[in-house]
Amino acid sequence: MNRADQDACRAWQLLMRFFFAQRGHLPASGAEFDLSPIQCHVLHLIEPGRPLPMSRLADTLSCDASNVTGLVDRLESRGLVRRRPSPRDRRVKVLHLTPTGARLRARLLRQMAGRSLPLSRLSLDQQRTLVKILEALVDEK
Amino acid sequence: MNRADQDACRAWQLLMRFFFAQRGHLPASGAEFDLSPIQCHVLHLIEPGRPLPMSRLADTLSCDASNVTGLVDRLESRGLVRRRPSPRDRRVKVLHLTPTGARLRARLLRQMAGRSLPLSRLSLDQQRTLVKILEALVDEK
DNA sequence: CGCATATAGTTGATAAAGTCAACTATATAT
DNA sequence: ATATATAGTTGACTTTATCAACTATATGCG
Repeated sequence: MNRADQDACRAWQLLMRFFFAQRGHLPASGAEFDLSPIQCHVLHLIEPGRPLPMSRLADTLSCDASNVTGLVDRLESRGLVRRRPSPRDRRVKVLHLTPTGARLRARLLRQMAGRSLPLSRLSLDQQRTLVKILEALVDEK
Repeated sequence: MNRADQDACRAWQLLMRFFFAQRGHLPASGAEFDLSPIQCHVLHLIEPGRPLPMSRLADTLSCDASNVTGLVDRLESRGLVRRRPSPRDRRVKVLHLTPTGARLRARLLRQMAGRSLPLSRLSLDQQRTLVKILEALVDEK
């Protein structure tokens, strides 16, 4: 394995580690609202005023559409999200936040940005660099 | 929310996005061996010749010990990992890779470093910077 | 037009991942 | 010696995830 491969490998392991480490901090934030890590993420992905088709969500989560049905079922039954048929294409249903959902999302974002997050260990410069690199990574072509 | 918080927030969202996007690429690597993303990660965490106590694993994964029991059960039943009682403390069981497990782990690492990984989109410099930043993040005190 | 094919989402079956409470066995501390 | 803490398992249960089959709507083409 050459040097570049080693870096890629290491980066991947660190990302996984970070992801799982982060879950340890959720009790202090997400679990306060009784949200699982994935539910937090879904809520994060639905921006207020920017309804999201379910198929897009399945795409972003890299999972089966039927899984999204279940995720949305639970969020909807808790009054955080609503399905609405798209006027353009009657097959698709778009998700939008309820007022409660939007409020909860805002609180969640505030908490995640707060000191409980190890991201705060980084300097401002590092945070900005990280954002730039990640943007390159997740850039959907 | 101030500027620093926004960066932290954005970084967090991007990390989550990246994590899920990455799972979309696993069929090309992990699933070939019929391993779930978490199983891949566990295998990644057990380095050959460096047995890992189960409690350490639960710690790293930020999950309940009983969950680790199940994870290890499945890996052990596939002959990739074995439990061995620690001679020092008879309560703890340490995990070590079987030869098969070690071989599979090596193949896995090779694949993950390969071109299927969007990490290869980054320049060498960016990859190294990413690694440094992530190391600061997951640095366990 | 009408037919074929593709896409969006749901349902049902099933497995894996995850939590919690209760339990066993071993360590440690006073 | 007794109390307390830690490591791991078990059982009950929920959530996450996949797959196959199905419904409904779009789209492409002769």
